[in-house]
Amino acid sequence: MKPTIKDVAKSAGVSFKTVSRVINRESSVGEEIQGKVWKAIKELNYQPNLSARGLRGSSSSIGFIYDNPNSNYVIEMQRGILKECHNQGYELVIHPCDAKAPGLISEIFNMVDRSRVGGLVLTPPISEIPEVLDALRERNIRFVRILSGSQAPDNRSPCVFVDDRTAAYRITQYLIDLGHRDIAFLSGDEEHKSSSERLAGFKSALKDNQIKANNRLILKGEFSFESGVKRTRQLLARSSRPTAIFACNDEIAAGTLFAARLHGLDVPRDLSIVGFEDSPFSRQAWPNLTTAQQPNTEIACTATRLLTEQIRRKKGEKASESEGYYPQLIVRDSTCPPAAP
Amino acid sequence: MKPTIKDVAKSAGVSFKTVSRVINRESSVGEEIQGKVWKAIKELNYQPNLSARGLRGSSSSIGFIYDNPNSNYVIEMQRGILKECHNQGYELVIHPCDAKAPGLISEIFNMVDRSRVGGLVLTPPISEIPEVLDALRERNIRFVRILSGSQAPDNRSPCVFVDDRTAAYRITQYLIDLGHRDIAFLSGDEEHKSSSERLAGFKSALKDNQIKANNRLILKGEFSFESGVKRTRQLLARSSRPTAIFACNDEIAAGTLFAARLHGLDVPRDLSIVGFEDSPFSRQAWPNLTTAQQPNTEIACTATRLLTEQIRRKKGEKASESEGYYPQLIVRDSTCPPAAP
DNA sequence: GGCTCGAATGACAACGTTGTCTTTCGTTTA
DNA sequence: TAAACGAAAGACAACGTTGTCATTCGAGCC
Repeated sequence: MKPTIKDVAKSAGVSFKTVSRVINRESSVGEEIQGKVWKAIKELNYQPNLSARGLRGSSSSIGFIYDNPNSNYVIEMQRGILKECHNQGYELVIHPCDAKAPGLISEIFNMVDRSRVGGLVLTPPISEIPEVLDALRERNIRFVRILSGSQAPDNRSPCVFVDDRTAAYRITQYLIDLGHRDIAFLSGDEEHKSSSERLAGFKSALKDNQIKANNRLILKGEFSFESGVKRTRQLLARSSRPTAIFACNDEIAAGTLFAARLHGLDVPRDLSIVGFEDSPFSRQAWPNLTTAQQPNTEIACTATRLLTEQIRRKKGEKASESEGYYPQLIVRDSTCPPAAP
Repeated sequence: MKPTIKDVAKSAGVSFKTVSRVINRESSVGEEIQGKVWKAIKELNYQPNLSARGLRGSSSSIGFIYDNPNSNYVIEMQRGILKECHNQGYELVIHPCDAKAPGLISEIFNMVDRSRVGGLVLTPPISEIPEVLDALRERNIRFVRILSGSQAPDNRSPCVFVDDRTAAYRITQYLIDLGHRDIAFLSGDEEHKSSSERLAGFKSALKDNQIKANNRLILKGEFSFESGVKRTRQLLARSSRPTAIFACNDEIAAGTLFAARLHGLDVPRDLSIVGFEDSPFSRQAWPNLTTAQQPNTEIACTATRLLTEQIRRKKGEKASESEGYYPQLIVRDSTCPPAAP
């Protein structure tokens, strides 16, 4: 059978409590004994029983809650969380859910109770639902939010924010620099903050370049291929067409590209398209999509680190600071200067 | 604090062992008492402590090991496994890895030891590495394999097989029915069985239609976009071109589509393309890709059920039978009859 | 030299469950 | 009618760890 802490103790010639102390890096164990204990641990290939730990003491796992149709995003996040969990000695419990389900909060509570997680990593749109955050705070469940914004929305709990606004500003500036003036914006789901942040960056860039924002060129929609197709067809059916379209993410951009084809347009000659996300699609489409890239795996690592710091923090110690990330513009082949009128 | 089994016992007026029996559905508890216990459980919203369970008795979690760059595939699998885990009361431990890493086996052992999982769900290509399977059997670690094949490769352990061969046969037959005779085949990684199975189906269909297989039209490669681009460019640079290309999966097909564009070809008029997988790309590309679809989430559910049955099985009980799935042809817009010569 | 003190280590209970053994009690069997 | 039996329920140990308290021992102080 698997070696236990007592086997290690016997092998090292100390009491099993001392082994426990060594493993948990408590001070007040002599150097010499520490050496003997570590040696025995290595020899027996001992690994602490997580069930026993969890039974007696604090939780040793964290939860990852998400509701996102974008597989790539979820996998990248998951990889980052897992990596940091491994570093810090935590287990990961994943929980996909439906942000719009009426019982969401009790579902989350159930999951926390069942799996005894010590904290949660929340991604958009869950991380942006005030009711969820309030409920978690009320029940003293620790969490880190990953969300869209140019700064942390509050300092009640640490978060990782992604500055979509500045990235959208830069993308728009890039289009303007190419010579575009009639730029349409296809937004994503209204309740996603990334949608409004990207729109804000877009508008801000227009303003700074003295281009009057044209509300007819700003279309509401969802973060989906179908939405991209539908809105783009509406735009292209008009008598005066934009020369460029800023799609709020790559999936919408995929729809835009598709609709452009339906209308017989050549991208980018007749219409420039930009997306946001650097999804696999953007690298495999014809033409490759100009887009913005954010380091999702790294973001997830950071978020997990902030969470574990928070879990381990003793009363009185000061909280970790929120951290920010800035998506990078990736120029590919779906953009070029507008055709001469 | 959270209610324990003893709180439930007190509330129901029985011993805590009886509650344990009710929860674990052991026979030999009177109807009336069962009712009282369930009522108390509901009232207190009691949930068994998994750590305590894991400590005393059998493991209550399973592991999911994968090495697959295809996010969509992984997420669909994960969803299915998670769903069935939830049904059966198991926790899920996920473990991405590198199938070609030299220390793979000890990495898996470590993971099993650390997380005390009761069994593993293996997906290709891990499920097709004999050394891994042998090592697991030797250490008495239970597992289910999900793999490509027209039947279970052995009955030493249950598996879920996906009949890629028949699906590939049908796809090829469909192309032949459209009138194609010069069909190229772009294979995926050699060590993936799905690659050889699909090739076998392709060849078999050609043979049944008295079309001589042309080895120059069968190109080795990998399951990647880049591979698709490269091989297709090679094909299209030749003096006599195929009229259709069977890409071993959608990612290769994406590359094929891209390369066709580079050569100024119109798909499907100048070149028909089929993929395999029904990935999001195939639904978002222009034109939409004809492809084959397999119910990944359902497959994962079945695999997980087979695994939990195996874990719970007492000695002497007979093993669960392997189950098979058959991908469906999805006809979209990337295929049509070849142009008249 | 005896006393206190603190650091190092050990003994033991506790965590919440399940497995094993025991007890109880009503029913069947000789 | 008594013995045997089986079903239903309980008592208690055990799982492997950590927290709490106790013990040991040498150093420093009066």
